[in-house]
Order: sequence, then C-alpha cells, then structure tokens
Amino acid sequence: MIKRPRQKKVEKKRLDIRDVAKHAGVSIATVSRTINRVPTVDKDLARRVWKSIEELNYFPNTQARALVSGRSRLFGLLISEITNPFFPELIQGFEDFAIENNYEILIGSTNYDPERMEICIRRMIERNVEGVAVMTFGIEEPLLDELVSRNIPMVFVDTAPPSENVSTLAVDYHHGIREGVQHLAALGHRKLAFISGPRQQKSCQLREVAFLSSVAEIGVEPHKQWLVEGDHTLEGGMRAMEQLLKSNEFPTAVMCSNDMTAIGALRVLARTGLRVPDDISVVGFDDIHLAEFVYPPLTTVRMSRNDLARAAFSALRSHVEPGHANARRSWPIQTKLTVRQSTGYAPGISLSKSKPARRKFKVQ
Amino acid sequence: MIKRPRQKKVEKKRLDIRDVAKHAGVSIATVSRTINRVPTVDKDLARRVWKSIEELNYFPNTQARALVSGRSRLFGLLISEITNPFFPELIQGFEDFAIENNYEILIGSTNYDPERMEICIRRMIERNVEGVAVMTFGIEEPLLDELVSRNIPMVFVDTAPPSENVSTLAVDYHHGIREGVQHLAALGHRKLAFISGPRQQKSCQLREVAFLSSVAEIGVEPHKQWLVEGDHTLEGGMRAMEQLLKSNEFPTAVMCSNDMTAIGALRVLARTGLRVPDDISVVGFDDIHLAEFVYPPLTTVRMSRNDLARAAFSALRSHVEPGHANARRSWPIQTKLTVRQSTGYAPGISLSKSKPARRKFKVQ
DNA sequence: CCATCTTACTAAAGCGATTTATGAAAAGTT
DNA sequence: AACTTTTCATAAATCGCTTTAGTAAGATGG
Repeated sequence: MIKRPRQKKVEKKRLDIRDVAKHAGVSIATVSRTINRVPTVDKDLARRVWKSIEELNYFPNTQARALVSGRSRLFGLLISEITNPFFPELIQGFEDFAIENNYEILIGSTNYDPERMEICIRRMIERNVEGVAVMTFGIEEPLLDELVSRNIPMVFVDTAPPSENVSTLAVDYHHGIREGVQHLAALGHRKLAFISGPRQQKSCQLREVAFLSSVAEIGVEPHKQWLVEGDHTLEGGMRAMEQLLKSNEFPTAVMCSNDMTAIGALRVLARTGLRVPDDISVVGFDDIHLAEFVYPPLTTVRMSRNDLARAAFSALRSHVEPGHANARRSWPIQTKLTVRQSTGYAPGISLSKSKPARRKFKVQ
Repeated sequence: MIKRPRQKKVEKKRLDIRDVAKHAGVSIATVSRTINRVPTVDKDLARRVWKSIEELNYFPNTQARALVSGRSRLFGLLISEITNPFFPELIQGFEDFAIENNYEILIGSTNYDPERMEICIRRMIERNVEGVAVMTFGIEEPLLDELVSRNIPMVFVDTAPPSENVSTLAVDYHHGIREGVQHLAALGHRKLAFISGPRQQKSCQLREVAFLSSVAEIGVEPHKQWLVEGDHTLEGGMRAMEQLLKSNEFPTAVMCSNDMTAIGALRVLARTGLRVPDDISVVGFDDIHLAEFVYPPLTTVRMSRNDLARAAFSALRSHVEPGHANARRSWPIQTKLTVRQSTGYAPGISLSKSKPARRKFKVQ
C-alpha cells in the first residue's frame, strides 16, 4: 500500500483569523485587537481589517476565544419545567438580555427530577458557564454544591445557600397577595380558600404565609379544609379544586399559588356548573399571558417575568463584570394585583347595582 | 517598585487534565484516552485514572475538547416564539434527545423578526454548532444562506432549500385533517369554515390545501367568507372567529390551523354565548397539552411534538455522524385526529338520542 | 546628532484538551 | 539468544484565538 507522506487535510477548513490577517496584510494580533475594539489600533488599519472581515465573511470562533480568554459568555438557566407557560415567558426575557449583552444561555429543564438537575449542572460546568440562574423556586441545595465549590456565581429565587457569589431575587409576595385578599374582602368575601403549591418549596411557603397573614389582617381565619396543597400544574389545580368542592361548606373565593392552578380550578368549576364569579371568585398568581384569555379572564397577582429575568441577568452580570451593574446580594421583585373578571361580589351580597346572577352575553 | 519575575496567576485555576494526570501518575494523553474510552488503555490504568477523576472531581472542559476535536456537540434550535406552548413541548423533546446523546442545544427564538433570526444564526455559527433545526415553519431562506454556505447541516419542516446537508420533516397534514373533516361530515356538518395560519408560511398553505381537498371530497365547497386568515396566536384566533361571526350565514363547524387559534375561537364563542359543540363545533390542530384542558376539551389533529423532535434530532445526527442513524433527506411525520368534546352533531340534525337544542342564540 | 519617549505593530506563549508519531517493554518466533 | 511483533504509554503538535513582552519607527529635546 502506498503511504502518503502525511494525511493532508483536504476538507475545507473553517475561516481563520489567520486568513483575515493575510487578506488584510497584518498580523493576527492586530486582527484580534481590531475585533475586540482595543483602542490602540490605528484607525486606517482597523478599517482595512474590518473590510477584510466583511469580504471574507469571517465569524470568530467563540470556543477558541473562550478557551484563551477564560470567559465563555455563557449563562446557565435552570428551570423546573419548560412546558409550564411561566417559564417560557421568563426565558424570553432572559434571552433578550443575553442577546443584548452578547451572552448565550444554556437552558436546563429539570422536570422536578433531582437526577436530571444533576445532569444539567454537570453539563453547564463542562461548558464552563460563568453563572447560573436557578429559577426552579426550589432548594435543591445539595445538588448545587458542585457549582458553589467551583465558585460559580448563582442567583436564586427566594432562597440561597450562603456563599460569596450567590444573589437572591427577593419577591415581595406579601404586597400583591395582600392586595388580592383586600380586594376579595372589599367584595364581601369572608370564606377564603387557598390552593398552595408544593409546600416543600420555600417560594410556596412564602406565598401561603402571605395569604394567611393577609387573611388574619381582615379578621378571618380560614377552615383547615380550605387550605389545600396543589403542585402548580393545571391538573394539580383541578384536583385541589375538586377536593375543595368536597368540603362541607364551600368557600366563596379561592386564591391560588399560581395561575396554572387557578386555571385548573376554573376548569373544574365550569365543569361542575358553578359560575365564576357569581358563585365563587378565583384569584391567581403570576399573571401569565394565558390568564387574560381564560374564561372568565383571571384576576391575578402579577409577578413580572421580565423583572425577574432582568434581575436574574443583572445579578449574574454584576458577579462576572464587577462595576457594570450595581452589585448587591438581594434584588427586590414587586408583585401587584391585576383585577379582571374572575372576582365579584360574594354570593348573598346583593347590591342594587349588581344584576341578578344570570349569564350575561356580550357581543363585541 | 519590586518587580516580580512573572505575574504569577494566583487565582485558583480550574482543574486540569494535567492535575488528573499527575494525581494518577500517568501522562495527559492517557487520561484523555481513558475519558474517551479508547480501548487500548490498560484496564488497571484506566481504573486508576477514573479513580483520580472521581477523587479530584474533575470535569473536562468542553471548549477545549471542541476546539481540538472540531466537534462542538452543539445543535441550534430555531423556533418562532417560545411563549407559544407548541414550542416548549418541542424543545422538551429535543432536549431529551440531546441529553441522551450528549449534545447541547442553543435555542433561538426569532419572534418572527428577520433581524432577530439573523442574530441567532450568527451566534450559532460563532458557537460552531454542528447542525441547526429550523422549526419556524417558515421559509426565511435568504437568512439561512450563511449556514448553507458553511455546509452546516440543517433540518426544516415542510420546506427546504436544496442543498447537500439539508433534510426535511415532511408532515402528512392531509391524513389528520382529512380525518377531522370526515369526522365533522359524519356528524352532519356541511357548513365548514377554516381559520388558517399566516398564509405566507408553507406549512400553513399545506394545512389549508389539505382542508380544502378534504372538504371537496365530501362534496362541499366552503364560502369564501368562511376561509379566514389567522396568525397562529390566541389573539389571532379570537379576531378570526369574530370575523366569522360577522358573516351573513354561520358555519356549523370551524377547523383551525393550530390549537392556539382554536382556543382563541373558543374564547370568543364562550363570550358570545354560543355553545360548543351544540351550536358550533371546533377542531384544532397540533394537540398541545392545553387542548385537553380548555372548555370544552378540544377535538384536534395530533402532530406529535415528540415525533417532530425525534425526527429533527435524528436528521441532524445522521448528517453529523453518518452511519449512526439511517440517513435520509425526508422524514415523514404522521398526523391523527383526537376526538374530544368540542365537536358534536350539526345543529338541526336531531336524532332520538341527541338532546333537543335547548336554546339558540342569534347573535347580531 | 544622539538619547528618550511614544505609539502601534508583531512574535510568541499559552488556554485545555485530542491525536499522531514514536518508542519502550513484553510477548512470540525461529 | 537474536529477531520480530504486539501492546500501550508518552512526547509533541495542534485547534483558533488572546495577550504579554518586545521592537521598530517617529517625535521630542538638549
């Protein structure tokens, strides 16, 4: 067999910084400095280099840049479940900020599975992420040790392992939930139920606590039966509502720990023949896009996904590029009631201006 | 000022393959071959190396691997709009396959904006993706030139620029849509409307054509007024349904180009007081998760996101790792009717077992 | 006109892995 | 025992870029 002197690579190689340098008649260092906008490059030379880049249609290789510079410009975004509409809305905001600031994001959907979470974290570390936003609303601390021990900056919602490079998004659940309760109270409701999320999550505990303290404030103590645990899914909301409907006495209003739960509750009520808000009022939490389009449009407490995304991104960035954003450990997030049509007067309260409870038809 | 011999890096460096090699008492080459499961490594040595990796908690640096091996193990996933529930379900499937096969995905949500699309493509090229799944259901060919000219494998839905490394997912719209039309026909419907997606998209044209030919098959020709263009969003579905309600004569059944459209239509119908399916039947397309939970549960044509994701992933993989998957240029995707409760007998058809139509609403 | 600064470039040393060429030791052959 | 073959580890080159150190050219000054 004939042995060729050296297996010459015949494949057409990816365009190089070298190719650009040759084309522009400069060294590769100059090309690099031009691309990175180092100010000590002569104007005319820079122009020439840019022209070559243009003409050759050269795109720099991020991997090589990352390897030598030690900066991957990659953030991890860890979420619970991408099919829950809350998260895509969050991702969208995060992606916008990433693009704007020339970062890339690596999304990991854990599906509430610790093993899956571990895989995602490992992959993120291997890809050398510069920071991770943990938006799972959970505590999976042990799983995050790998990140902490590597000093990778992180940002959590509502909770955080104490560490140098960790920030927290501190959601003010109390404000919005209190508004919701006061709204219901103003409509004459005294029989209030709450469908929580999975109670082992810190965020869910906080929401429930906010509800209970707001309810106490109006001098009401809810039945134990009216505090039901859901799981933040539509199906969970349905199950929880069904359970509520089994209690001896019905509440006149139900607050839910998130909108998917509330939407599930609405489904069950519709199926059961109970009218919302005539027979029972429903309040959600999150204000996802869909909330406006269910029937009836959902009164809910808004927690802006965009605020959340912005704060998460800013927090990570402030760890990575100190001085760029004002660094802090805790980023406040506001919540606020949005009144739509799933809340109304408590049944039995009749006011002159309220129409007799009858289905209303409106053609638009 | 005292000048140190060399600015020694004091920062704790990331764990190296060198560190592992030293710890295990072998060369870095051996560590590399161990990690990559090259069979010529001595069993005992390999065990020793793995033990060191374990003990040091070493994670290889993907960037370095990618750089030298020329394989990024990165696929781009281009979608239209992450907040449309269809896409997260698709992403989920794609992510599962990616994890399973040790790939990472870079998601780009174009929001129907060509400029945004261009940015996403550029970023993907810079990150050296090995392939791109273009799931936008659109044709944005000119924007993809950058990818084609670099010989980056791609996979499209329903359409493809003719090129070596491009595959197509060929959705059999006709099968499912025909089933839907036949189902309606069997229920006595002759007055059929169709709300399409944005008509410039190939996929939407195909869906509409499938509808028209299926309708022709049962000997019906729909009013021009009953062919309305939507935009595949909930709001678009609402607008389209409102438009349908303005026509002189109502259709008794509406097929929609996707589920979001159908859900929008349901909202409008509910608001108007028309009962589904008593007064009008509605059929969707896609069978997103939500379809089962709207009221009434939506009869829809299922196009499995998982099938789509699997085919897209396999197609890319077959380009990148020839021999692994059976390569082909066209990957068939089936569609199939799922009957739920948004379809029923056409009004006026009275059968002994069908309840008398309690009341009819004349709108307008 | 030579010494001293600036300015703006280039050469070269990595970044952390993979991979090829090479060679030492072990095993097999005559 | 001397030679060939096999087995398996190592050294070194390389991927495409950034960045530091070094240097040539021009400006300034005595």
